[in-house]
Amino acid sequence: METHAEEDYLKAIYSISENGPAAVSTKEVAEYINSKPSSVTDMIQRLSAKKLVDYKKYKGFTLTKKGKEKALLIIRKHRLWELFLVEHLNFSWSEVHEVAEQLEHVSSPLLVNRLDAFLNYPVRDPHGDIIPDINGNLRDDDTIVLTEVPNKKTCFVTWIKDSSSEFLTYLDQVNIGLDTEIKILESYPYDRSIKVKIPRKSAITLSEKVCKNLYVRLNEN
Amino acid sequence: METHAEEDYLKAIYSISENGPAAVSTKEVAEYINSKPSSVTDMIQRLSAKKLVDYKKYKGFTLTKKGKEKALLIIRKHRLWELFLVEHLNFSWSEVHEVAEQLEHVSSPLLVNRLDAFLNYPVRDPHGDIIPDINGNLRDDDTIVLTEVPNKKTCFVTWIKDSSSEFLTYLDQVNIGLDTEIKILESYPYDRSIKVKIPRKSAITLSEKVCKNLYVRLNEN
DNA sequence: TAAAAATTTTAGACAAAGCTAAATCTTTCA
DNA sequence: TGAAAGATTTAGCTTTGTCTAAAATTTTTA
Ligand SMILES: [Mn+2]
Ligand SMILES: [Mn+2]
Ligand SMILES: [Mn+2]
Ligand SMILES: [Mn+2]
Repeated sequence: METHAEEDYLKAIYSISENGPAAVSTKEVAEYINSKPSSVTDMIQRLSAKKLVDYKKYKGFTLTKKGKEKALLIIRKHRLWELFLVEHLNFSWSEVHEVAEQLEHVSSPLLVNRLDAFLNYPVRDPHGDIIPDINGNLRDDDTIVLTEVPNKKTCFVTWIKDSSSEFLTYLDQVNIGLDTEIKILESYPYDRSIKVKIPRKSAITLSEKVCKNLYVRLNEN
Repeated sequence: METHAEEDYLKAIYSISENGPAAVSTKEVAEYINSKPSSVTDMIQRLSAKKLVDYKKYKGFTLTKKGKEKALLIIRKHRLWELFLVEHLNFSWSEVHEVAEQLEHVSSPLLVNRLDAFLNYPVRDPHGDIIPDINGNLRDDDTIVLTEVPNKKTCFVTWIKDSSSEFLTYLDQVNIGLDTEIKILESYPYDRSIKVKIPRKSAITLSEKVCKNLYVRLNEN
């Protein structure tokens, strides 16, 4: 369990790290978080003791694997809440950040994952940022749910959301796996099922339930 | 702005006060909040300095008007979040409290009131507790929205939810105000409007929109 | 390459919130 | 009514997180 402040530091270090591969400096974090370098040093030493950052005096610091995971799960919460505020509570684009900055610290895995489900497992927040998944993985920029692929387009499976053995068995039966090429032949609005073609197989129909659990990358061109 | 801990103390004092009119004791709060009497004394002195409680050494304490208002607004948040979790995130009755205990500390009047609207201005939380309104007033136990009054029953207006001048003007035009007696004559499921009678006036029809903004107490007997 | 500038760390304070142990006040009851 | 018991407060300490000022280190630059 991390405190509110620790979580904000982890997030700050993560965000600053995205600018490049260099170690993060005390000064950068102080500016980012609106505090003083001496306060940052203090906190970094605590995070280092908890093995959340690698730190060498005067040499800057980086997140450990554990630290990065924690940062991504906080970012996940932040972005899910932002989307909730915009989609369901009529917040505007610009009003959400401040509130999400607080909501992200509410600690309850059940809550986060229920919220994710309620929002229908979104991939991007209202600012277009990718929402890390339940394991803290950043899904690819261009990964979308199969239901969003337009007719006649071809795409490749990048992520299988439902990892139950039932679903994986089903996918085996219809010859779909990671990286499988899928072409949308026709869609049936009535039950939101779609007819698709997989190379060297005959056409099959996928139910809405199946489509919602398949994430894909569109074939470029 | 109060801290997380201060808010929990205010809530605890409020809840304990509901048991009776006596001043609250250090020991009671310590037990309620799961801490020690010495910690409570410490906090009570801080709350006293902030004029949120009236305190005389060794004599117990009570919430000031300001303290009570703050307590009720936190309770409002707590109960609205509980209802949200149960109604929209499939939490059970028993899972909500712990999470609401955290969510209640998120500070954003906009958020609370949007959540209230999203939930359709509920009067009770999943545990049947009354949700204080936007001003921290506890609506009467027996106050219900006009749409819920059965046919042929008589009731009295106890709360006017929409306080816009447009609505108040409308109410003037149809001779409805606080405490007005309203008898339901007939309801039209088609558009959810109802025909009602106000003493010494001719019958009028109220639209669903109007009914949803009028809260009433049923005439007993 | 050595002094100046910039950055980082340490030292020392402070506020919030908790604790234990000791002191003080109130209540009970013999 | 005056101990004893019980409740409350104070004193002193701890942790988290912040700050300023001073010391230490690194980087820049002349
Ligand atoms: Mn935050
Ligand atoms: Mn965002
Ligand atoms: Mn709480
Ligand atoms: Mn409740």
